[in-house]
Amino acid sequence: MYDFKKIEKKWQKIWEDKEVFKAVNNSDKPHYYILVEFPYPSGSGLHVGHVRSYTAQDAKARMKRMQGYNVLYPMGYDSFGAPAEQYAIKTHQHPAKVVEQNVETFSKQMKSIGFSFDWSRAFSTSDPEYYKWTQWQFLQFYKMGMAYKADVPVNWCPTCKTVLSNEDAAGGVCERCGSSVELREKSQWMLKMSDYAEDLLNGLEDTNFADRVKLGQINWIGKSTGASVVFNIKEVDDTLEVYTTRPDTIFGTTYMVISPEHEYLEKYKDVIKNIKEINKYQAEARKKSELERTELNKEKTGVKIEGLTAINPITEKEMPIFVSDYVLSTYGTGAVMGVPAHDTRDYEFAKKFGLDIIEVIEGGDISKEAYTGDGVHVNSDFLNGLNKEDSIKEIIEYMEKKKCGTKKTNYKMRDWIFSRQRFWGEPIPMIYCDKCGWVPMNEEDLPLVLPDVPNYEPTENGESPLAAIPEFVNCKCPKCGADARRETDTMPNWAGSSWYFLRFMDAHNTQEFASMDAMKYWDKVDWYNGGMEHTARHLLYARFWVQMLYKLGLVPNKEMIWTRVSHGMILGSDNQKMSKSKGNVINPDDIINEYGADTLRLYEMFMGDYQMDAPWNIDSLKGCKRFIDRVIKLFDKVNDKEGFTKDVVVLQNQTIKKVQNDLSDLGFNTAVSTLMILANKYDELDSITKDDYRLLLQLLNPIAPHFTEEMNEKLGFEPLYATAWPEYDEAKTVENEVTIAVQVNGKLRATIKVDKDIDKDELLKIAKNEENVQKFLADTEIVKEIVIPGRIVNIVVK
RNA sequence: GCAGGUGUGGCGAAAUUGGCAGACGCGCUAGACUUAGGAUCUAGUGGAGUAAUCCAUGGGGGUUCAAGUCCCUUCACCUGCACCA
Repeated sequence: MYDFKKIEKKWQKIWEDKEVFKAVNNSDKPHYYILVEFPYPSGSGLHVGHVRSYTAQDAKARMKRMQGYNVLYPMGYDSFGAPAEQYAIKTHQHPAKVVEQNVETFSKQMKSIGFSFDWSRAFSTSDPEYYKWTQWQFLQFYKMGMAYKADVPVNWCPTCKTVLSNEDAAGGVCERCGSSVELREKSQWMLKMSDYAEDLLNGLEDTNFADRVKLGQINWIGKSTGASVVFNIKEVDDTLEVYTTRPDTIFGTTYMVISPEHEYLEKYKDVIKNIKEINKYQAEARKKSELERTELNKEKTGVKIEGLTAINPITEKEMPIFVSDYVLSTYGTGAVMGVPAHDTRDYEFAKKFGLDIIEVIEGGDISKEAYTGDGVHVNSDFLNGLNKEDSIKEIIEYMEKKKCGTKKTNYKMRDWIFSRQRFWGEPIPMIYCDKCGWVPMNEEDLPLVLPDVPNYEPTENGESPLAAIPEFVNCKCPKCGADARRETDTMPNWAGSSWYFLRFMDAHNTQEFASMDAMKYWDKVDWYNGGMEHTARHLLYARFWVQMLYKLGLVPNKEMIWTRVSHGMILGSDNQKMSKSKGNVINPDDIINEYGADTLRLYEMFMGDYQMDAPWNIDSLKGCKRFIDRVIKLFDKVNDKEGFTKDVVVLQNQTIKKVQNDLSDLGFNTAVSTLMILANKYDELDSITKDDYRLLLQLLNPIAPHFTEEMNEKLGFEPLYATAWPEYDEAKTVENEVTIAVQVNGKLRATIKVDKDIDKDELLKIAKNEENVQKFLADTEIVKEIVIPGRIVNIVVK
């Protein structure tokens, strides 16, 4: 009788004691770096979703090791962030304490599943030894001019009392608490990510990311090309600059719009006759949250600016200027030219305000809607007769000659707002001195650690909790020695996770964040697995971070991640996302207790396509347990013959090939079913040899490592972890006798067994002789005969 | 609205990339063994039909000797982004 709890503990101890999974820097073996996204150590413990991706990559890591690779498969914790802070506030503990407890739980859970992580490299992003380097890197970015402070309208969550990045406030809703987000002006640390838009785009060529991942990055960066066009203003000696992707439609411009935040409203408040009305509109727009602005996008609002008139630089025509919140202050120049005939939003606005609509491209019906397609230009002077592409080229050339416009590229991606008014994050190592302004901390004073204080609740005015701690705030200016104040904002959660994969390459380095030698040895993350939800922003932040380090000469490659893959979610048995409120959460501990870690691992690999969502099914899990029990029972069939059983050699070679390919390429479910087929075959035999049995154990070991080691030991072999992965012989993956389908007019009429090397004519002859085929050939005329050796015979008749 | 994805038995899913649709597993049905079974074993299991055979991969059309797979069109659902000029 086998006791899985005892056996699993036994092997986990052996692996740990013998440091079987330790990665060695500078080994002679070929290196392979497999990375899984490290978890946020929440209070609810490990999720079955973690188990899915960690098991999958674990299987790959285990196979790669047996294939002779020096595999780096590390684990750590992304431990800064609001949930730990909030939980700590609620339970009156220090967040560090909370993190420590949760990390312990997570580690224990992961060890009980038998993941082959190199635990010696583990760390948490909230360890001072780690965040020292996050801070150090920030200082380098500051010194190279990539970090700056700016007053920006930021997304403000009234509930969390904190500023959110555009990403965290997607859709105008706070990602954490779901509150509606407001806009507020705040002085924030920013990273000049927009400087790297083009590099981040081009860098994708140096990666092997899946297409859907690349596309996510491309969309996020949001490159567009067009023109910047300058309009004169009639009443004042000034110009209004707009950005447009359709300069070819300039003859159809009938009005201009600027955003409520546009500087001209302040600058020309004395010229604007209806400034009161406009100020009122501005105030309303500010009050509207992002959410309302988007939700109410059907109805356009705005005010005509009395006293300012724009002049079309091409036609010299005068036209009104409006202020409207459908124009964003943060994109382009915060001003647009209104071409209602050929832009949907302009069309709506023009209809509402009764503005002229001039068609300049043929092809649509502008009495009904704006026509945004391509076509022949009309009413456009020298552009008449040209299509979109040609007229864009033509008009830009013309504008450049007339000096009223120029070719321009824009990106949706904005600079990264890097400040959080939170306690539980890396303190930003900057000091404000009344004389010297912002001064970076001396590097030798790092880490700047979080103070050990009992209170760190957010302040009412939105300042960081650190601002209320004088011991932290007050300091001396590193430059002049005068009394100075520390920055009290902390870094966002994304900071620590933007470079953790570099630290894993050299986790104990006290002199550098990671040595160049170590990073050169590992070269890149070969294989990075994570959630679909992180393929856009986390990946982009990490790539940006690395590219800055590269510019500083601190990493060997501009892209440090080669392949990125993502996994599907595990849903509850009700096909809904698992959540406490729905009561459909599965705790991996319960499964391990009742069925064992091997069963849990096997089931999660077998449950479906790894890249797709899959619902939890307890019966299916039991089926996997049954399979393991059956493999254990096969032990009783082992005879004392040498070598492999002749009847199963082909199947064995096929199985090795299939499992090997599947584990390399996310085909975990089919790897398992292939192994089930082999086990079923063994079951049919009266007896099997030790080698037969051992092969099955070896192939199954990466997915279910505990019991396979145990059974292998019972056979008297050396441990599987110390054994080379079996090799298959391509020539032996095909049976001598193959089954061929015979069709008449594409319909199956017979199957025949023939020698695999049979020649075409012979094959056709045998096919035609089949009784049932004869029946369908009778009284017909053969039109065509298709013979594909090894596959199919199809006879077409009339 | 835009982008991406998915749609195959009662369920999770396979399908060598254009070549026998439903591998493997769950569930179900019948039987065996058992004091008992929610344990185990054996057989069956897409639908219709006694059968030969016919029908079947969201719907419709097409290409091809051959389509789940390629093309066109349409519907449904999921995930991002969302007034980005």
